[in-house]
Amino acid sequence: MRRTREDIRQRLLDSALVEFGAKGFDGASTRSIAQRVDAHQPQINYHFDSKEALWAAAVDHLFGRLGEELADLPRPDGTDDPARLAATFAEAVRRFVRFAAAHPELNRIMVHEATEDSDRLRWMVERHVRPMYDAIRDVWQRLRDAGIAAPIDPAMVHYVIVGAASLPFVNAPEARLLTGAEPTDLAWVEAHADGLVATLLPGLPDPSLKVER
Amino acid sequence: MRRTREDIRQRLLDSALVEFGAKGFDGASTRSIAQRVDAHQPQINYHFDSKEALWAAAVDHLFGRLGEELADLPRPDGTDDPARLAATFAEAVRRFVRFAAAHPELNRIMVHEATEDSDRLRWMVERHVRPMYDAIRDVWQRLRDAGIAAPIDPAMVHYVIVGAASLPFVNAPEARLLTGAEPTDLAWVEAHADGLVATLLPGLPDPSLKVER
DNA sequence: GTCTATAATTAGATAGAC
DNA sequence: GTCTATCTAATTATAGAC
Repeated sequence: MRRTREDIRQRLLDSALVEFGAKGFDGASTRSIAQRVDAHQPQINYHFDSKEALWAAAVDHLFGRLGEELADLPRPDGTDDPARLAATFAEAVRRFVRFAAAHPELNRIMVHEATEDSDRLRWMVERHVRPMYDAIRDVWQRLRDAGIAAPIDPAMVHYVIVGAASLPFVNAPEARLLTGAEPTDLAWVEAHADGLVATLLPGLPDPSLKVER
Repeated sequence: MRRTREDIRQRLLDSALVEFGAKGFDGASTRSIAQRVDAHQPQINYHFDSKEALWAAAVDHLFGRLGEELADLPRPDGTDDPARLAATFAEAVRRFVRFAAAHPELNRIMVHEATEDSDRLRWMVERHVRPMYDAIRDVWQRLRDAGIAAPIDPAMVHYVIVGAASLPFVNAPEARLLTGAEPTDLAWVEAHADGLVATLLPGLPDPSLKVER
């Protein structure tokens, strides 16, 4: 297998996500990140400028993947009827749950960074999180007005959704010990998504309705 | 102000919680922990045996405080009627939300440790988390049977509650940037608790009913 | 581009004076 | 018990041969 420039960069990015997710920025070492893909530590400074630049590139990479997962959902606009808006929102929640299960690094890194104010946090919030936060808040307000959504303030619901959706996967090693089950199993993930959607949207007209792709 | 033996131990424990919560076990430095309370780094090895022992003592300390907050709630037993059980459960959730707001270190440390299997994680799960997990699962099953609880599997509801309840406080620095509000303000905390209880227990007979103390 | 060697810094732990 | 000094190990980053 050839190790082209892009190949090694991709491998380093994926390795960085795992290490930064598991240990945080300070706890992760560039040696471990390199070793995990059979590279040497100085290659990180060669392919990326610094540990910080590697972190930023890895975060961009991962939020990019999340964006791809949600890209083909219809954009909510003012003309949607509430039932259709709710179905689209439900589908977005399901996809977010699946993404959180497949890529726990995203929310692990979020939590690691969000516990202390820093330049990295501000960069990540403005670049990646705020667009999601704003979109969720606005749609939720309309679903509340339509009587479909649970009684949670639109300013807070982002944290309820993200927290409830991702914690079993963020804390997957703990969940394995605690439940004896494998939280990333397909059936477990879908059950979690179903429960979350039904709880968040008790007024969903037809829970089985799936949006068109 | 005197600095007795117990005094300095308490200060070091509190400082350790903040640092371990913010940076994780690897990222936190014993020097910073000591400096935060105007002590010197070797005092940690004097008053505690090691960084690891300090961590364990700090975790015990914090879970002990959570236990105190919940201690006077009536133990659920098989004879409780569902409405009373639900009222007690709702009160426990409210107190957990308040505790998470006042002591975000608890859930920060949980998340830092739970993202990777380790001796520290196993110790913490068996000693502190499993009793809570078991209690929540059993009560939730009964509330589901009574038609009071939202449609979430009893094996998963622990993560829904903990994740949704604590993330705004775990990620408080992010929430401040994102919402412009202070998530630890009393009104914000109570609104979050109210929304969570109403969402988790849509069949609660009387949401305003408070349990006796 | 890769790899060895190493510089510069910082970590946790310990010894010993007081 | 506290504090200075220091040990060993591990960190990120860089220099230079290939």
